[in-house]
Amino acid sequence: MNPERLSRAERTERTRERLVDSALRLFAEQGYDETGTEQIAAEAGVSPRTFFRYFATKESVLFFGEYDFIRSFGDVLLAQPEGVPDLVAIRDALIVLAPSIERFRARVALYRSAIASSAQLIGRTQIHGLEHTVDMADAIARRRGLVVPDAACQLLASVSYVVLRHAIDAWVEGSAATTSSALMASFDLLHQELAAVIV
Amino acid sequence: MNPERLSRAERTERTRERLVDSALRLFAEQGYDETGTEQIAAEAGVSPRTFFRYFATKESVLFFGEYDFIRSFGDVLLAQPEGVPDLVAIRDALIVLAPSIERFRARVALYRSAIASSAQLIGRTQIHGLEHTVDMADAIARRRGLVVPDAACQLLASVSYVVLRHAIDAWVEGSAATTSSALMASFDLLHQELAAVIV
DNA sequence: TGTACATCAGTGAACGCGCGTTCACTGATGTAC
DNA sequence: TGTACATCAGTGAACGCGCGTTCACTGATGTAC
Repeated sequence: MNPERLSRAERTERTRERLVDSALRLFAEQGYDETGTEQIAAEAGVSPRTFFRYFATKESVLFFGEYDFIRSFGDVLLAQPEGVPDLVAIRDALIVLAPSIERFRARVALYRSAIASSAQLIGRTQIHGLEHTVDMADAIARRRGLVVPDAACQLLASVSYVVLRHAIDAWVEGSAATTSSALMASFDLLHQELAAVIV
Repeated sequence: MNPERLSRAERTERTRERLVDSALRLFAEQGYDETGTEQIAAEAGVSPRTFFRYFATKESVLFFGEYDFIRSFGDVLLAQPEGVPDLVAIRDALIVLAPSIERFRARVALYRSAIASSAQLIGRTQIHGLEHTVDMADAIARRRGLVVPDAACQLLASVSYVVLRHAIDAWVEGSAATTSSALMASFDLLHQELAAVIV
Protein backbone atom coordinates (compact mmCIF):
# COMPACT_ATOMS: atom_id res chain seq x y z
CA MET A 1 0.00 0.00 0.00
CA ASN A 2 2.85 2.34 0.73
CA PRO A 3 6.38 2.49 -0.65
CA GLU A 4 7.84 3.57 2.68
CA ARG A 5 8.15 1.13 5.52
CA LEU A 6 6.83 2.76 8.64
CA SER A 7 5.62 1.36 11.91
CA ARG A 8 2.04 2.05 12.82
CA ALA A 9 3.03 4.64 15.39
CA GLU A 10 5.29 6.41 12.90
CA ARG A 11 2.62 6.40 10.24
CA THR A 12 0.01 7.76 12.64
CA GLU A 13 2.27 10.53 13.79
CA ARG A 14 3.27 11.45 10.27
CA THR A 15 -0.32 11.60 9.05
CA ARG A 16 -1.40 13.71 12.01
CA GLU A 17 1.46 16.10 11.46
CA ARG A 18 0.63 16.43 7.77
CA LEU A 19 -2.98 17.18 8.59
CA VAL A 20 -2.02 19.81 11.16
CA ASP A 21 0.50 21.41 8.81
CA SER A 22 -1.89 21.48 5.87
CA ALA A 23 -4.72 22.85 7.98
CA LEU A 24 -2.59 25.56 9.51
CA ARG A 25 -1.23 26.71 6.19
CA LEU A 26 -4.60 26.70 4.43
CA PHE A 27 -6.37 28.44 7.30
CA ALA A 28 -3.72 31.16 7.40
CA GLU A 29 -3.70 31.58 3.62
CA GLN A 30 -7.36 31.56 2.70
CA GLY A 31 -9.17 31.75 6.03
CA TYR A 32 -10.70 29.17 8.34
CA ASP A 33 -14.26 29.48 7.09
CA GLU A 34 -13.12 29.27 3.48
CA THR A 35 -11.19 26.03 4.04
CA GLY A 36 -13.00 22.68 4.03
CA THR A 37 -11.93 19.50 5.74
CA GLU A 38 -11.83 17.82 2.33
CA GLN A 39 -9.28 20.32 1.12
CA ILE A 40 -7.12 19.78 4.18
CA ALA A 41 -7.25 16.03 3.66
CA ALA A 42 -6.36 16.38 -0.02
CA GLU A 43 -3.43 18.64 0.86
CA ALA A 44 -2.22 16.10 3.40
CA GLY A 45 -2.56 13.29 0.87
CA VAL A 46 -5.26 11.31 2.64
CA SER A 47 -8.94 10.70 1.98
CA PRO A 48 -11.62 13.06 3.34
CA ARG A 49 -12.77 10.37 5.74
CA THR A 50 -9.36 10.09 7.33
CA PHE A 51 -9.47 13.67 8.62
CA PHE A 52 -12.21 12.72 11.06
CA ARG A 53 -10.27 9.68 12.12
CA TYR A 54 -7.70 12.03 13.62
CA PHE A 55 -9.79 15.01 14.68
CA ALA A 56 -13.33 14.97 15.98
CA THR A 57 -14.03 18.44 14.64
CA LYS A 58 -12.57 20.85 12.12
CA GLU A 59 -11.70 23.19 14.98
CA SER A 60 -9.68 20.67 16.95
CA VAL A 61 -7.04 20.29 14.25
CA LEU A 62 -6.05 23.88 14.98
CA PHE A 63 -5.89 23.67 18.74
CA PHE A 64 -4.00 20.39 18.75
CA GLY A 65 -1.12 20.89 21.18
CA GLU A 66 -1.93 24.56 21.62
CA TYR A 67 -0.37 26.11 24.71
CA ASP A 68 0.37 22.65 26.02
CA PHE A 69 3.12 24.05 28.17
CA ILE A 70 0.72 26.01 30.37
CA ARG A 71 -0.57 22.74 31.75
CA SER A 72 2.77 22.25 33.47
CA PHE A 73 2.77 25.76 34.89
CA GLY A 74 1.49 24.75 38.33
CA ASP A 75 4.22 22.19 38.94
CA VAL A 76 7.00 24.45 37.73
CA LEU A 77 5.73 27.38 39.77
CA LEU A 78 5.71 25.28 42.92
CA ALA A 79 9.30 24.27 42.21
CA GLN A 80 10.44 27.91 42.36
CA PRO A 81 12.22 29.01 45.56
CA GLU A 82 9.99 30.41 48.28
CA GLY A 83 12.03 33.50 48.96
CA VAL A 84 11.51 35.28 45.65
CA PRO A 85 8.52 37.55 45.01
CA ASP A 86 5.57 35.84 43.34
CA LEU A 87 5.73 37.83 40.16
CA VAL A 88 9.39 36.87 39.74
CA ALA A 89 8.58 33.23 40.42
CA ILE A 90 5.84 33.39 37.79
CA ARG A 91 8.21 34.94 35.30
CA ASP A 92 10.88 32.33 35.97
CA ALA A 93 8.38 29.49 35.70
CA LEU A 94 7.29 30.79 32.30
CA ILE A 95 10.93 31.13 31.27
CA VAL A 96 11.39 27.46 32.07
CA LEU A 97 8.35 26.42 30.06
CA ALA A 98 8.24 28.75 27.08
CA PRO A 99 11.35 27.44 25.26
CA SER A 100 9.37 24.29 24.43
CA ILE A 101 7.49 26.27 21.79
CA GLU A 102 10.60 27.71 20.17
CA ARG A 103 10.78 24.88 17.66
CA PHE A 104 7.37 25.95 16.38
CA ARG A 105 7.88 29.62 15.72
CA ALA A 106 6.75 29.48 12.09
CA ARG A 107 3.79 27.39 13.16
CA VAL A 108 2.82 29.82 15.91
CA ALA A 109 2.84 32.66 13.41
CA LEU A 110 0.54 30.75 11.06
CA TYR A 111 -1.62 29.80 14.01
CA ARG A 112 -2.21 33.45 14.83
CA SER A 113 -3.12 34.32 11.26
CA ALA A 114 -5.54 31.41 11.24
CA ILE A 115 -7.20 32.55 14.47
CA ALA A 116 -7.58 36.09 13.20
CA SER A 117 -9.50 34.86 10.15
CA SER A 118 -12.58 33.64 12.01
CA ALA A 119 -14.90 34.99 14.68
CA GLN A 120 -15.41 31.48 16.00
CA LEU A 121 -11.69 31.00 16.55
CA ILE A 122 -11.26 34.42 18.13
CA GLY A 123 -13.99 33.52 20.58
CA ARG A 124 -12.52 30.11 21.29
CA THR A 125 -9.14 31.69 21.94
CA GLN A 126 -10.71 34.08 24.41
CA ILE A 127 -12.36 31.17 26.22
CA HIS A 128 -9.05 29.33 26.33
CA GLY A 129 -7.39 32.43 27.72
CA LEU A 130 -9.88 32.56 30.57
CA GLU A 131 -9.27 28.89 31.32
CA HIS A 132 -5.52 29.40 31.35
CA THR A 133 -5.93 32.35 33.67
CA VAL A 134 -8.01 30.26 36.05
CA ASP A 135 -5.36 27.52 36.02
CA MET A 136 -2.63 30.04 36.71
CA ALA A 137 -4.64 31.59 39.54
CA ASP A 138 -5.01 28.13 41.09
CA ALA A 139 -1.27 27.57 40.90
CA ILE A 140 -0.52 30.95 42.48
CA ALA A 141 -2.98 30.18 45.26
CA ARG A 142 -1.18 26.90 45.97
CA ARG A 143 2.15 28.68 46.14
CA ARG A 144 0.62 31.04 48.69
CA GLY A 145 -0.84 28.20 50.70
CA LEU A 146 -4.43 29.10 49.85
CA VAL A 147 -7.01 26.43 49.13
CA VAL A 148 -8.93 28.66 46.79
CA PRO A 149 -7.58 31.62 44.82
CA ASP A 150 -8.56 35.04 46.16
CA ALA A 151 -8.92 38.25 44.18
CA ALA A 152 -5.20 38.95 44.42
CA CYS A 153 -4.30 35.58 42.89
CA GLN A 154 -6.78 36.16 40.10
CA LEU A 155 -5.45 39.61 39.36
CA LEU A 156 -1.88 38.37 39.36
CA ALA A 157 -2.83 35.54 37.01
CA SER A 158 -4.63 37.91 34.65
CA VAL A 159 -1.73 40.32 34.56
CA SER A 160 0.79 37.51 34.08
CA TYR A 161 -1.22 36.06 31.23
CA VAL A 162 -1.36 39.43 29.50
CA VAL A 163 2.39 39.80 29.90
CA LEU A 164 2.93 36.28 28.58
CA ARG A 165 0.94 37.07 25.46
CA HIS A 166 2.78 40.34 25.08
CA ALA A 167 6.07 38.47 25.22
CA ILE A 168 4.98 35.82 22.74
CA ASP A 169 3.80 38.57 20.39
CA ALA A 170 7.23 40.18 20.53
CA TRP A 171 8.93 36.85 19.96
CA VAL A 172 6.73 35.89 17.00
CA GLU A 173 7.17 39.29 15.39
CA GLY A 174 10.92 38.94 15.66
CA SER A 175 11.67 41.73 18.14
CA ALA A 176 12.99 39.16 20.60
CA ALA A 177 15.31 36.33 19.70
CA THR A 178 14.15 33.85 22.31
CA THR A 179 11.07 33.35 24.43
CA SER A 180 13.24 33.85 27.50
CA SER A 181 14.50 37.25 26.43
CA ALA A 182 10.98 38.22 25.36
CA LEU A 183 9.63 37.28 28.78
CA MET A 184 12.42 39.11 30.58
CA ALA A 185 11.77 42.23 28.50
CA SER A 186 8.01 42.15 28.95
CA PHE A 187 8.17 41.63 32.70
CA ASP A 188 10.83 44.36 32.96
CA LEU A 189 8.51 46.68 31.08
CA LEU A 190 5.73 45.89 33.52
CA HIS A 191 8.04 46.64 36.46
CA GLN A 192 9.13 49.93 34.96
CA GLU A 193 5.60 51.08 34.24
CA LEU A 194 4.40 50.14 37.69
CA ALA A 195 7.42 51.76 39.33
CA ALA A 196 6.78 54.93 37.36
CA VAL A 197 3.22 55.37 38.56
CA ILE A 198 3.73 54.09 42.11
CA VAL A 199 6.84 56.24 42.59
CA MET B 1 -55.11 35.87 5.72
CA ASN B 2 -54.85 37.66 8.98
CA PRO B 3 -57.53 38.68 11.49
CA GLU B 4 -55.76 41.87 12.45
CA ARG B 5 -55.70 44.83 10.11
CA LEU B 6 -52.18 46.14 9.91
CA SER B 7 -50.42 48.27 7.38
CA ARG B 8 -47.51 46.69 5.58
CA ALA B 9 -45.00 48.72 7.57
CA GLU B 10 -46.66 47.75 10.84
CA ARG B 11 -46.75 44.11 9.90
CA THR B 12 -43.11 44.11 8.85
CA GLU B 13 -42.03 45.76 12.05
CA ARG B 14 -44.10 43.41 14.18
CA THR B 15 -42.75 40.32 12.48
CA ARG B 16 -39.18 41.50 12.79
CA GLU B 17 -39.66 42.26 16.45
CA ARG B 18 -41.17 38.84 17.07
CA LEU B 19 -38.26 37.15 15.36
CA VAL B 20 -35.72 39.14 17.36
CA ASP B 21 -37.55 38.47 20.62
CA SER B 22 -37.90 34.76 19.95
CA ALA B 23 -34.29 34.42 18.86
CA LEU B 24 -32.97 36.29 21.86
CA ARG B 25 -34.98 34.27 24.31
CA LEU B 26 -34.17 30.91 22.74
CA PHE B 27 -30.47 31.71 22.37
CA ALA B 28 -30.26 32.77 26.02
CA GLU B 29 -32.25 29.76 27.23
CA GLN B 30 -30.76 26.88 25.29
CA GLY B 31 -27.70 28.36 23.60
CA TYR B 32 -27.03 29.81 20.17
CA ASP B 33 -25.62 26.65 18.62
CA GLU B 34 -28.49 24.57 19.96
CA THR B 35 -31.15 26.84 18.45
CA GLY B 36 -32.14 26.49 14.79
CA THR B 37 -33.60 29.15 12.55
CA GLU B 38 -36.66 26.92 12.10
CA GLN B 39 -37.29 26.95 15.82
CA ILE B 40 -37.01 30.72 15.96
CA ALA B 41 -39.47 31.05 13.10
CA ALA B 42 -41.91 28.65 14.74
CA GLU B 43 -41.66 30.57 18.01
CA ALA B 44 -42.36 33.81 16.17
CA GLY B 45 -45.32 32.24 14.38
CA VAL B 46 -43.96 32.44 10.85
CA SER B 47 -42.68 29.90 8.38
CA PRO B 48 -38.99 28.87 8.29
CA ARG B 49 -38.55 30.61 4.99
CA THR B 50 -39.66 33.94 6.42
CA PHE B 51 -36.73 34.09 8.81
CA PHE B 52 -34.35 34.59 5.90
CA ARG B 53 -36.61 37.22 4.42
CA TYR B 54 -35.74 39.37 7.43
CA PHE B 55 -32.21 38.31 8.25
CA ALA B 56 -29.51 37.24 5.85
CA THR B 57 -27.86 35.03 8.46
CA LYS B 58 -28.72 33.43 11.76
CA GLU B 59 -26.13 35.66 13.42
CA SER B 60 -27.58 38.93 12.20
CA VAL B 61 -30.85 38.48 14.08
CA LEU B 62 -28.85 38.85 17.27
CA PHE B 63 -26.85 41.92 16.34
CA PHE B 64 -29.85 43.75 14.89
CA GLY B 65 -29.69 47.23 16.39
CA GLU B 66 -26.83 46.28 18.67
CA TYR B 67 -24.97 49.28 20.10
CA ASP B 68 -26.68 51.48 17.53
CA PHE B 69 -26.10 54.45 19.73
CA ILE B 70 -22.34 54.34 19.33
CA ARG B 71 -22.75 55.35 15.72
CA SER B 72 -23.90 58.77 16.90
CA PHE B 73 -20.98 59.12 19.29
CA GLY B 74 -18.85 61.24 16.98
CA ASP B 75 -21.52 63.90 16.44
CA VAL B 76 -22.43 64.10 20.11
CA LEU B 77 -18.80 64.31 21.18
CA LEU B 78 -18.17 67.20 18.79
CA ALA B 79 -21.18 68.97 20.27
CA GLN B 80 -19.56 69.00 23.73
CA PRO B 81 -18.03 72.32 24.88
CA GLU B 82 -14.37 72.78 24.01
CA GLY B 83 -13.24 73.87 27.44
CA VAL B 84 -13.85 70.60 29.29
CA PRO B 85 -11.23 67.84 29.45
CA ASP B 86 -11.60 65.18 26.77
CA LEU B 87 -12.37 62.38 29.16
CA VAL B 88 -15.20 64.41 30.67
CA ALA B 89 -16.52 65.25 27.22
CA ILE B 90 -16.46 61.54 26.34
CA ARG B 91 -18.30 60.68 29.53
CA ASP B 92 -20.92 63.34 28.91
CA ALA B 93 -21.40 62.26 25.32
CA LEU B 94 -21.99 58.70 26.45
CA ILE B 95 -24.41 59.97 29.10
CA VAL B 96 -26.38 61.67 26.33
CA LEU B 97 -26.50 58.53 24.22
CA ALA B 98 -26.79 55.65 26.64
CA PRO B 99 -30.35 56.35 27.88
CA SER B 100 -31.62 55.23 24.47
CA ILE B 101 -30.93 51.64 25.50
CA GLU B 102 -32.73 51.90 28.83
CA ARG B 103 -35.99 50.66 27.32
CA PHE B 104 -34.22 47.43 26.44
CA ARG B 105 -32.72 46.42 29.74
CA ALA B 106 -34.30 42.96 29.79
CA ARG B 107 -33.29 42.49 26.19
CA VAL B 108 -29.69 43.54 26.86
CA ALA B 109 -29.49 40.98 29.67
CA LEU B 110 -30.72 38.21 27.37
CA TYR B 111 -28.37 39.43 24.69
CA ARG B 112 -25.40 38.94 26.98
CA SER B 113 -26.47 35.43 27.94
CA ALA B 114 -26.86 34.62 24.28
CA ILE B 115 -23.37 35.90 23.43
CA ALA B 116 -21.81 33.90 26.25
CA SER B 117 -23.28 30.66 24.88
CA SER B 118 -21.21 30.56 21.70
CA ALA B 119 -17.55 30.97 20.76
CA GLN B 120 -18.58 32.45 17.44
CA LEU B 121 -20.59 35.19 19.12
CA ILE B 122 -17.88 35.92 21.67
CA GLY B 123 -15.46 36.39 18.80
CA ARG B 124 -17.89 38.57 16.85
CA THR B 125 -18.44 40.72 19.92
CA GLN B 126 -14.70 41.20 20.28
CA ILE B 127 -14.46 42.25 16.64
CA HIS B 128 -17.32 44.70 17.12
CA GLY B 129 -15.58 46.09 20.19
CA LEU B 130 -12.47 46.80 18.15
CA GLU B 131 -14.55 48.53 15.49
CA HIS B 132 -16.30 50.66 18.08
CA THR B 133 -12.97 51.60 19.60
CA VAL B 134 -11.67 52.66 16.20
CA ASP B 135 -14.78 54.80 15.63
CA MET B 136 -14.39 56.41 19.03
CA ALA B 137 -10.69 57.09 18.40
CA ASP B 138 -11.65 58.81 15.13
CA ALA B 139 -14.16 60.99 16.95
CA ILE B 140 -11.65 61.95 19.64
CA ALA B 141 -9.12 62.80 16.94
CA ARG B 142 -11.64 65.13 15.28
CA ARG B 143 -12.31 66.85 18.58
CA ARG B 144 -8.58 67.41 18.91
CA GLY B 145 -8.26 68.73 15.39
CA LEU B 146 -6.27 65.75 14.17
CA VAL B 147 -6.84 64.25 10.75
CA VAL B 148 -5.84 60.81 11.91
CA PRO B 149 -5.99 59.45 15.46
CA ASP B 150 -2.63 59.17 17.21
CA ALA B 151 -1.68 56.72 19.95
CA ALA B 152 -3.17 58.96 22.65
CA CYS B 153 -6.58 59.03 20.91
CA GLN B 154 -6.51 55.26 20.56
CA LEU B 155 -5.61 54.75 24.18
CA LEU B 156 -8.31 57.14 25.32
CA ALA B 157 -10.85 55.35 23.12
CA SER B 158 -9.83 51.92 24.44
CA VAL B 159 -10.05 53.05 28.03
CA SER B 160 -13.38 54.78 27.45
CA TYR B 161 -14.81 51.70 25.81
CA VAL B 162 -13.74 49.53 28.73
CA VAL B 163 -15.35 51.98 31.13
CA LEU B 164 -18.51 52.05 29.03
CA ARG B 165 -18.77 48.27 29.20
CA HIS B 166 -18.05 48.35 32.89
CA ALA B 167 -20.91 50.82 33.35
CA ILE B 168 -23.34 48.83 31.23
CA ASP B 169 -22.42 45.69 33.19
CA ALA B 170 -23.27 47.49 36.43
CA TRP B 171 -26.54 48.77 34.99
CA VAL B 172 -27.61 45.37 33.62
CA GLU B 173 -26.77 43.67 36.88
CA GLY B 174 -28.88 46.17 38.76
CA SER B 175 -26.20 47.92 40.80
CA ALA B 176 -27.00 51.18 39.01
CA ALA B 177 -30.51 52.46 38.39
CA THR B 178 -29.81 54.34 35.18
CA THR B 179 -27.17 54.27 32.49
CA SER B 180 -26.28 57.85 33.45
CA SER B 181 -25.58 57.02 37.07
CA ALA B 182 -23.68 53.90 36.00
CA LEU B 183 -21.48 55.93 33.67
CA MET B 184 -20.89 58.60 36.33
CA ALA B 185 -19.90 55.93 38.84
CA SER B 186 -17.60 54.06 36.47
CA PHE B 187 -15.80 57.18 35.28
CA ASP B 188 -15.49 58.37 38.90
CA LEU B 189 -13.93 55.04 39.77
CA LEU B 190 -11.44 55.45 36.96
CA HIS B 191 -10.54 58.93 38.22
CA GLN B 192 -10.07 57.71 41.76
CA GLU B 193 -7.88 54.82 40.73
CA LEU B 194 -5.74 56.99 38.49
CA ALA B 195 -5.46 59.68 41.14
CA ALA B 196 -4.39 57.08 43.69
CA VAL B 197 -1.46 55.84 41.64
CA ILE B 198 -0.40 59.16 40.14
CA VAL B 199 -0.58 60.96 43.50
C1' DT C 1 12.30 -18.59 10.30
C1' DG C 2 7.53 -19.48 9.08
C1' DT C 3 2.57 -19.71 9.61
C1' DA C 4 -2.00 -18.15 11.44
C1' DC C 5 -4.35 -14.82 13.37
C1' DA C 6 -5.24 -10.08 15.52
C1' DT C 7 -4.99 -5.38 15.15
C1' DC C 8 -5.28 -1.18 13.09
C1' DA C 9 -4.57 2.87 9.42
C1' DG C 10 -6.98 4.14 5.69
C1' DT C 11 -10.95 4.21 2.74
C1' DG C 12 -15.79 4.29 0.10
C1' DA C 13 -20.42 5.05 0.24
C1' DA C 14 -24.38 6.61 2.12
C1' DC C 15 -26.64 9.42 5.29
C1' DG C 16 -28.34 13.18 8.83
C1' DC C 17 -28.46 17.90 9.81
C1' DG C 18 -28.70 22.91 9.72
C1' DC C 19 -27.66 27.13 7.17
C1' DG C 20 -28.75 29.62 3.32
C1' DT C 21 -30.55 30.09 -1.82
C1' DT C 22 -33.67 29.86 -5.80
C1' DC C 23 -38.05 29.66 -8.16
C1' DA C 24 -42.67 30.11 -8.33
C1' DC C 25 -46.81 31.23 -6.13
C1' DT C 26 -50.89 33.27 -2.95
C1' DG C 27 -53.44 36.63 -1.01
C1' DA C 28 -53.52 40.84 1.19
C1' DT C 29 -52.57 45.93 1.12
C1' DG C 30 -51.75 50.09 -1.55
C1' DT C 31 -52.63 53.12 -5.39
C1' DA C 32 -54.08 55.19 -9.86
C1' DC C 33 -57.96 56.56 -12.24
C1' DT D 1 -66.97 55.21 -3.94
C1' DG D 2 -65.59 51.63 -7.12
C1' DT D 3 -62.63 49.15 -10.29
C1' DA D 4 -58.11 47.53 -12.13
C1' DC D 5 -53.66 46.98 -11.38
C1' DA D 6 -49.12 47.13 -8.69
C1' DT D 7 -46.69 45.96 -4.83
C1' DC D 8 -45.23 43.26 -1.26
C1' DA D 9 -45.37 39.95 3.15
C1' DG D 10 -45.50 35.35 3.57
C1' DT D 11 -45.00 30.70 1.98
C1' DG D 12 -43.83 25.75 -0.20
C1' DA D 13 -40.75 22.93 -2.35
C1' DA D 14 -36.53 21.73 -3.90
C1' DC D 15 -31.75 22.25 -3.77
C1' DG D 16 -26.47 23.17 -2.69
C1' DC D 17 -23.05 22.84 0.70
C1' DG D 18 -20.00 21.55 4.46
C1' DC D 19 -19.54 19.27 8.95
C1' DG D 20 -19.76 15.10 11.14
C1' DT D 21 -21.50 9.96 11.63
C1' DT D 22 -22.25 5.08 10.55
C1' DC D 23 -21.34 0.71 8.37
C1' DA D 24 -18.62 -2.27 6.05
C1' DC D 25 -14.40 -3.26 3.99
C1' DT D 26 -9.06 -3.69 2.41
C1' DG D 27 -4.52 -4.42 3.10
C1' DA D 28 -0.71 -3.66 5.80
C1' DT D 29 1.74 -4.22 10.33
C1' DG D 30 2.17 -6.73 14.65
C1' DT D 31 2.19 -10.85 17.44
C1' DA D 32 1.62 -15.63 19.23
C1' DC D 33 3.17 -20.08 18.56
